Amino acid sequence: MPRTGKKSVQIPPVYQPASVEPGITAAWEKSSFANPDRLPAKRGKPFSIALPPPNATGVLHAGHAVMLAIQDIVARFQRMRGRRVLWLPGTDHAAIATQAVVEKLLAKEGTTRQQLGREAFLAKVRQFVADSQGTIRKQMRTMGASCDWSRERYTLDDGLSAAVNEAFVRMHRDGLIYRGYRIVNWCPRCHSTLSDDEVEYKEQRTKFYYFTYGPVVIGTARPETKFLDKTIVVHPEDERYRHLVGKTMDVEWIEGKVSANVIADPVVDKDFGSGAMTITPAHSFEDFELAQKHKLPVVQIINEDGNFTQAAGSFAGKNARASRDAIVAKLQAKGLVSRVDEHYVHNLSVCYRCGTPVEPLPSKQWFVNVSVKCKVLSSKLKYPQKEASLKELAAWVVQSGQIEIIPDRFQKTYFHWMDNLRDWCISRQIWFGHRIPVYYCKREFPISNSQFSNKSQISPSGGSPEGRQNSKIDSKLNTCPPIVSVAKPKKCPRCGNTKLEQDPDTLDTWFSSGLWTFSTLGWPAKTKDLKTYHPTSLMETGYDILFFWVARMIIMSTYLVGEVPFRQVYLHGMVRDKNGQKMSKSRPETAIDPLDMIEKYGADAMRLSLVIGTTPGNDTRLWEEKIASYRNFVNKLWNIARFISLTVGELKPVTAPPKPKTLADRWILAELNALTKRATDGLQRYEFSAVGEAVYEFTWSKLADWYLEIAKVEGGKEKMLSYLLQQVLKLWHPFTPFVTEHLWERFGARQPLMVSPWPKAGRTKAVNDFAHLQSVVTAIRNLRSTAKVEPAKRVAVQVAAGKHSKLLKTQTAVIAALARCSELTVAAKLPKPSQAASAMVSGVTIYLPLAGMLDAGKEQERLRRELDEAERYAKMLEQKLANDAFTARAPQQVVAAEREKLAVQQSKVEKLKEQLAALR
RNA sequence: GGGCAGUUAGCUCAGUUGGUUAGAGCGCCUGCUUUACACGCAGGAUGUCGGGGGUUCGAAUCCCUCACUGCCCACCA
Repeated sequence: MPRTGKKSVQIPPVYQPASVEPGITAAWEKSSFANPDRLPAKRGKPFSIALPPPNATGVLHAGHAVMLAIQDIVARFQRMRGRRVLWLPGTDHAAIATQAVVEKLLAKEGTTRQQLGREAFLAKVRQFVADSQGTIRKQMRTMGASCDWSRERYTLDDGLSAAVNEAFVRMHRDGLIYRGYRIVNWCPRCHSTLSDDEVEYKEQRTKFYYFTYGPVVIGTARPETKFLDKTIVVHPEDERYRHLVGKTMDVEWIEGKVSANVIADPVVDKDFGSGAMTITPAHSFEDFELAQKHKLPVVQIINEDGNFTQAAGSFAGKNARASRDAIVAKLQAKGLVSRVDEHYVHNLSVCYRCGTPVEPLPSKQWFVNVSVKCKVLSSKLKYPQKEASLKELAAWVVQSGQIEIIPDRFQKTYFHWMDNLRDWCISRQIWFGHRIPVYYCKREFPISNSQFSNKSQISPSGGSPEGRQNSKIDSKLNTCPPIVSVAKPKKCPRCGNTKLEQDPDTLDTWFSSGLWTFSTLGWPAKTKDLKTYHPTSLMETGYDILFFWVARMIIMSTYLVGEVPFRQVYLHGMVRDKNGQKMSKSRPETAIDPLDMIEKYGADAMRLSLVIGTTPGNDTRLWEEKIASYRNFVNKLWNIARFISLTVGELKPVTAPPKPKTLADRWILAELNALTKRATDGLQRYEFSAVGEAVYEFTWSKLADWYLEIAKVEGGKEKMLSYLLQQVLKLWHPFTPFVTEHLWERFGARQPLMVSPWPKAGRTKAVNDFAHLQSVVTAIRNLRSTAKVEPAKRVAVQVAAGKHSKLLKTQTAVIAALARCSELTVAAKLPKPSQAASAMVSGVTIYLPLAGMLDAGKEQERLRRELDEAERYAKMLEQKLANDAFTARAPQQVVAAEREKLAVQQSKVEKLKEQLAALR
């Protein structure tokens, strides 16, 4: 194509993302189109996503990267489609995790939070968080995330804290939050309770002991909890023990004789072990329930430090787990060890944050009651009754299709979890977090009906008092009722006392995250944002926090706002290394640091590698070579633009598709239309991988490999090329925002690509002729390759065209150029087969007349292979068509297509036979 | 114990409601300065779609069954 007179454009031949991306980020920030209020078109339906807030102390890892990539694709796509997109970013204070990190830092400095004191410690955490938040913000921008920073929130900022208090007060008012003495999961290292979901199970091989306990044999993996066991439970229908039920007896035990009684309860499995067990009400969830049922005393023998209480007699003060062997030895000496199973495998429960074994112990804590009925706030939820429990309502909105979970198989796990949900322990004994908005008046009144221990409200981390002793005191005293209030009250409404102390505990971090979709929009105030953007359109997050977070948002939103928090949930999988291992800090050698990769290969390549080749809910593997291959693609796109720029000179936006002049033009426009439709439909259905692959295929294998090559031959395609580049940049923009935005600048458009309209698919007929052209070109190339023609030498090709001769005659120039033939003729008169290599494609026979250069033996071999293949295929088709059932039942088009194919193969077989004969 | 995935080319994975001779990327082999790109171009090789059974004219796709891998939930003393 002649380039004289055109303005030459300076574009480096290799795309260098690192030198381009920061400038683009800055330009986006400046234009602030990520803020829906600043969009050029004010109309358009809102579309909102609440960004799952990364931990304020975190650094960007591959999991964040995949989340940002997917959400940004959706946000950019919807924005280009004219929606008013709000993607609201923020960070999570991540109570336990953050406190643990800061405590570790303190340990390095040789101090502890207790030494610092609450306020000084919190100041330190705040400073640490402030530093980290800056890092996360910067890293998110590096990924290209087009979220609205003007609305950024933090779970611990004033507005959100007010929302948390409001939520607590309302739930307490409605009887959904209560304080109770229960067995809780206690982490002795974090010195706090954990919710059921914060406990993980680690398989562990351990010893399992069988002890003689009076008349029965009991089994346990934890002898240290058994000190005060004095109730034997058997099945009511168990003949072996029936005579013992109701009896009391003296039993020799760890610290001497204990008085044990025998009760019957159907929870006991007759066939398991000896069919009898003792119970430890204070340190097992099941035993506690049983104890409540039979009104048995609950005595704590392990305290919050994991040490024995006074109740453990001579072991008091010692670490419980560490004392196990000593206790067994003591029982051994008394001859009470009946058997030890050395290879027992059990699931050790550990803290999900620090891995420390969890101690179940009794404690007075705040809980969310998920089962009690409460008035349904809004008719919007279409709940068939006026009242519902939290879990019923949360299940309902998914059941009734008001929330769609993608992929839908996670619905099942959601329902299962929701159905089996127990009350949620929300108080934590850590300092960092939302302080529970409850105030205590310390004045005490003698009274006698207190049911539970009032232990350790004020200093739970101090030396643990003994529950029983405290509860004896409690039975004689009572305090004023706790005051639950959004703001700190001036005085006790009952006695007027002005000395009020706030509950020292903080709330589970998921309590505040559960409010995220609406607290960030201003709730409880009825703000414009809340009205416009809630319910949010999409929640995109990893399946690992379906329970932790997604379920809790549904609970909180349906109850507090009377709306679903989001219409759709898209769950992505975990990012693993090439070996399928979880990326972790303990294996830095295989972990991929997205920031390193962005620096090396660009954010666009990083994003593509996370999105293409993955499907929702399935884990995805990531390794450097994969990212590099997408870097190659981005560079290809860059060079397509470079070529077009050099060809066209000055790029201008093209509003309407140009009129096609040639076969190739018609073909590429038809392909573009099909692609546009595919991409638009696909992105609406969140088929990121399939869409990415389709656009990739079009860009590289169709546009670059065929159309641009033809453009070099045909010329005069300035409009076509500009148009194609423009549309391709638009289609790619959600996936690769940086390179596309950068290239878009060449068009001199008024608006950035980010807010330019998404392409519309026009209507065009499929262009079948082009496929024939392609196969002829490919066949010639193939012949040249297999006939071992020296490639530098241009050769003459004769195409003996049958029914496509007209088409081929008009395309000889194109075919000749693409196949690199100096001469190409369409003729009926053919050279002798012995002097030419030949091939048949789509009814066209191609001859490469190269008598002198052809390796006759090789050609014969090649023809024979081709003949074999054609015969095999023809035979298969014949059999298929001979089957009456097939011709009768299969759709007509399918049968016709098979017939056609058979005819083609048969003629191919004939011709190949002739050719082979001629060669001999 | 209950549930959910996965098993397709050497590797990582697609494969929409059953319908051309099962695809892509990477890797591999051969050849190439072809003035957009060697982060490239052209050509090539490689698969009993985990095993078995069934439904169907037709199965990677639907059903049953077995095996292995992974995850989630529960956890019995």
